Amino acid sequence: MPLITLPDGSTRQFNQSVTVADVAASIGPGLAKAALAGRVDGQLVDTSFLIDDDADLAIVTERDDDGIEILRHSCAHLMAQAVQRLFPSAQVTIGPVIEDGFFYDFSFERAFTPDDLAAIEKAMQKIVKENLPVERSVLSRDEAISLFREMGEDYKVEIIESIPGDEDLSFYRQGDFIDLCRGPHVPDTGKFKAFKLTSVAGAYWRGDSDNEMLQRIYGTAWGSKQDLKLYLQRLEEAEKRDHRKLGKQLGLFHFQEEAPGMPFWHPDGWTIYQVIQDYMQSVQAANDYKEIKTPQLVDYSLWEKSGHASKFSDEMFSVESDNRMYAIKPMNCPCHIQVFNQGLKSYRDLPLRLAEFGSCHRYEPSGSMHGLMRVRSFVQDDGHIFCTEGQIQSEVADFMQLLFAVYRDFGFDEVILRLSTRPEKRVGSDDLWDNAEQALKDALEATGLAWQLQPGEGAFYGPKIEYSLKDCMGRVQQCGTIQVDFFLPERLGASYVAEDSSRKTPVMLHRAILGSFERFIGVLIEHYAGAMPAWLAPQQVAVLNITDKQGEYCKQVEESLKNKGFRAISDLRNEKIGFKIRELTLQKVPYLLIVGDKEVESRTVTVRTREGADLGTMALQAFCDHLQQDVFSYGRSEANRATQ
RNA sequence: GCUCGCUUAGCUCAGGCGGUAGAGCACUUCAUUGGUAAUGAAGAGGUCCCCGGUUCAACUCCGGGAGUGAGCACCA
Repeated sequence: MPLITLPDGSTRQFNQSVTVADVAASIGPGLAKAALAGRVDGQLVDTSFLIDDDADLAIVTERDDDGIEILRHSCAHLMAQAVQRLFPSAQVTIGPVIEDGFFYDFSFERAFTPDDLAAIEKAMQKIVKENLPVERSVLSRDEAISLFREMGEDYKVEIIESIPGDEDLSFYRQGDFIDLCRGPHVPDTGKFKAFKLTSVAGAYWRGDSDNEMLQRIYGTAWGSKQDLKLYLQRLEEAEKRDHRKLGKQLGLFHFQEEAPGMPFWHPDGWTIYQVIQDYMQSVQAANDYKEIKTPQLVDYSLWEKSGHASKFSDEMFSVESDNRMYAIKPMNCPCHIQVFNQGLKSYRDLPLRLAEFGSCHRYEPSGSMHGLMRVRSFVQDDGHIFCTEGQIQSEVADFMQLLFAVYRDFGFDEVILRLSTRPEKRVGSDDLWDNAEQALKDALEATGLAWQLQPGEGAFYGPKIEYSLKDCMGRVQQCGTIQVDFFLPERLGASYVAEDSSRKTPVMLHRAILGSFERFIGVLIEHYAGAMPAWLAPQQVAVLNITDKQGEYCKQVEESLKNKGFRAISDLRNEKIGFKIRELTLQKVPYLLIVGDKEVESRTVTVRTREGADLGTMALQAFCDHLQQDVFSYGRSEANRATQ
């Protein structure tokens, strides 16, 4: 005699055990039709789930985030069924839900083509029309293994065999298709209203590049056609923000075949780059970092000593000259230790913070390169803090303060924080790791922000925190990092004289805020859709004349702006004012100063922003004050402007 | 590095049974001096990514390579 309590607090009494579907039907036919699953005492279940006792129940529909997830998961099954109908020899493997969609990996003798995708989508629609019931069943491991072995599904057999214990396993059948799955799933294949297969790609079995490559089909599914449309529009919008596209349109940089993965910076792109570097230089100086510069080419023997040669030689560029082998430096830390090692250091010198805008080259695998986000030549805002073990905590905490302040200036209020802890293969005692990991954890906790733990993902020489931002496609881009290193200083012979006059090895903290300038600028371009805030904009002001008559005055205004330290250009071309406004707006120049006879006569300028706002006619000085204020506010969001 | 796709004018892209190609914008010239997102006209512009092969003939077909895109793997 279960008493069912619904989310609104109302209750329903039943004389016998009921399914989720029964309860939904008792509430109304509309809900019965919309029900995708149920949440019984917080647990997601199929609509066929039988409730014996009193319980809290929520009917899950497509309006529910969980409902959408279930829909997507079931859509992966729908696709697998369609694939096997069209290509009976294709074997199924796994098909999980991902952000905004799902994928399924198949083993098949050839790759799927875009035409196949269209055919599969059609077959999926047919199965939707067939409105097949989706039925859950439970099999023992042995039964399951023999069933899938009979079906020739070798991968499924391998998956089932790898599930530990001898627990029973749940299966879902819809018509001629059955799949191992935890569920829950939609009650029938008639529930799909809006889905689309988006792409095919290879993917390694079990994510291991030593394994064979499977065929992965990506799809997306939504509760309504409207939602699907909105999603596809969102993708289109994101494409417009792509830094590679904007970089070309705005003339910031280019790539060419002769230098794969190595950007050529153009004047406007380089302006942004330099403004950022100037900013970082002053920020770091204010935080007691000492800037240094170390060589590009360093004899291979140093990389052998540091241990990089044995681990990363495939990814290092090298140069032979005078019968010596040099590596083009892939990182700066060994060189920074060389600087530390010059002269005897005392504990009084610690912490010693060395910083370098270090130009590095790495032979990244060809398939991993991606615009400015992953390149083969880049500059890091690199820094190494030499300190004692006891100083780790405060150094990390200070660093994070600095990092957040910098990110706020660049307009990023949301940062993804991840702590990577000790991997299996590592150096150093467990005590050492305990302390270092604790110091990083404490620093993270002190921020009051959410952070993720990545157990075992730390470097072999120490744990690390990574600070990531999202690009326009939602891809997470790691920018900043701080890593504890117990290994390299000792390996390269760094030491200091302690209070008891013994020689000790310093701990080294590798740290970067922006990470690589290249990637950071890529993220910035996408974040601002190319419309850089005034402090970063390559050109802050353009002065436009209406006719040739005002040319001279425009030049004076331009000069005057430049003398005040602003980046200004004038556009005196023999074109209509509308044309020039359009062009410079598309070039995303923040301020346009329009000058006609009126302005020359009254010695003023008329100000238009790139957003199209008319700020009116004013004296040049008044405009300079406005611009100065804009520049001083950096890219801070409104909330952060007042407080800084 | 792996799978699949793509590569045609400065840019964005069409195109063709195998007979060496086209648009829009940009560029140059001329006219126009016009007050807030495109003034008009004319002109110039191509190793159809590279190297081989098939063919009377290859930008087009075949093989190899490079770059690039999506994804996978990698990321000190």
